[in-house]
Amino acid sequence: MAETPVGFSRSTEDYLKTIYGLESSGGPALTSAIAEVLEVAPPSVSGMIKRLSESGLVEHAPYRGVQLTNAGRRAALRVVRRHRILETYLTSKLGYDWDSVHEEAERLEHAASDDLIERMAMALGNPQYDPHGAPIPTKDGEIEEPETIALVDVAVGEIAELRMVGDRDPDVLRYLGALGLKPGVLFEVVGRQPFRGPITIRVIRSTKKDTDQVIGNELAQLLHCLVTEEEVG
Amino acid sequence: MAETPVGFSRSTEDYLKTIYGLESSGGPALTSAIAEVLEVAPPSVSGMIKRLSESGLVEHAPYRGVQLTNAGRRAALRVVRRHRILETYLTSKLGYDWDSVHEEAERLEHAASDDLIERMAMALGNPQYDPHGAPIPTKDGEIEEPETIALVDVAVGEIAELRMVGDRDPDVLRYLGALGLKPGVLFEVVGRQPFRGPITIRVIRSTKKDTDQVIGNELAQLLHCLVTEEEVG
DNA sequence: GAACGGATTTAGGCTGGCCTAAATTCTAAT
DNA sequence: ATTAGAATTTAGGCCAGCCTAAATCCGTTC
Ligand SMILES: [Mn+2]
Ligand SMILES: [Mn+2]
Ligand SMILES: [Mn+2]
Ligand SMILES: [Mn+2]
Repeated sequence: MAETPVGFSRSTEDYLKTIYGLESSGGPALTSAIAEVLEVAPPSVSGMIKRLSESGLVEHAPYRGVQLTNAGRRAALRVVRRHRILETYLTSKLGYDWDSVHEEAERLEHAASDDLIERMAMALGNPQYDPHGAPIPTKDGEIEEPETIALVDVAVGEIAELRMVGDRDPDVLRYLGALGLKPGVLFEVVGRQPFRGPITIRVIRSTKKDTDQVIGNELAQLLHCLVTEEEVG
Repeated sequence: MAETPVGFSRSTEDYLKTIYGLESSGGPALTSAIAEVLEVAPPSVSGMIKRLSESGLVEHAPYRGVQLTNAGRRAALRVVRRHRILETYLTSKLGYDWDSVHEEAERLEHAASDDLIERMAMALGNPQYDPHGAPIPTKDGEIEEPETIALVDVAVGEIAELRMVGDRDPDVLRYLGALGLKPGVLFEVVGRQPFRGPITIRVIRSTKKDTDQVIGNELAQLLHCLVTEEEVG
């Protein structure tokens, strides 16, 4: 049988990926933040941090978080590439909905060989973005830094393109899907209620062209957009 | 993150699959046989057997081996189905050679959900055999018992069809592939040397039609054939 | 029926990865 | 400067799965 593992352990890979995600939203990754994402107790994180830093994958400043080393970042990006290629493949080739691929990819990312991932990427024509609009790192660890802002920060009157949404919550994704709000949709922000109220957008390019959508503040924080022009106003 | 496992642990599933395989070549599965297949030490097998029988997956007669319970057999067949569907999918849809799919499937079989497996099966048109000719169990655990015999046991003058070859050894598979010896090939046994000597076959239907192949005794034990007719002689 | 050899199990130990409870450290407010 | 509260780490424990060394059992042979 001889089940040769394909990289680090499932657990190690998920820690590295999580730390990468937290770092890319600025600053070092804190123990409690890692614990929350991975749904484990903080002391479990402290323990893993010790092992990771002994393996040279992170640097640990006690009481102030961890940072990936180059080796750690490389390993993390390999997992991210696997995850995103898998999500794209499952969606494009096996009819998965965009709200159900994440869970499957979360497991397969630790079992699929590089060879399999590259075959899938090839079969897909080397896609640059996953079904949620997230950039796919290249084989040698290059990743596009998206210059998007949250819908909540787009001013009224501006025209923007929806570029990326978080892939974690299937319910959110199903809801957005029903509204036709997927990456690529172009819209104008036509209204915003005060006191963190909802935002109204008018869809310009999409399957649901020319409809207005009212989007709650919390949801609007999850929609990452690229502002393309400013309306004359 | 919340990596929900899809079945039993990787280790448990490989034990169940191994026990299933040993049982189907007759009698109870012995500790040492399991240890050899899984490449672990015998005491590790004793330990796992204890856990498996506490979980009701096997019955253990101390010093004389284990047998799968119904629950154990069901679980084993689910893993076998996953494995064989995966091998078929990788071969048919992603251009894998038949000698490299086994290792990949050995890992993916523990990470792929039932949903994914059924989608792959669907995309393949619900195949009945994997690339090595092994029967694929149905979703509800039915499996065809192949009535094949080893080439080594086919008499000179008989016509037989190659039906199934072991999937474990990539080198053997590469060699057979180069000879054009894949499931479906029809041939006549035209000679056999004494003292466990090689067997000569004449290929009747295949890409390498009308060639003679000399096959060593050991290899001939791995080729499972269906005798179709007897030559007039 | 005793003894030998091989198979198996038991005993004891290790690592990874998780947990809770307790101790420590850092920060920020007084 | 103290100190309360939150975050973090340390201490100590548990389970799955592996290992080696030692004990035990079983079938066979004498
Ligand atoms: Mn995802
Ligand atoms: Mn994962
Ligand atoms: Mn196989
Ligand atoms: Mn396996």
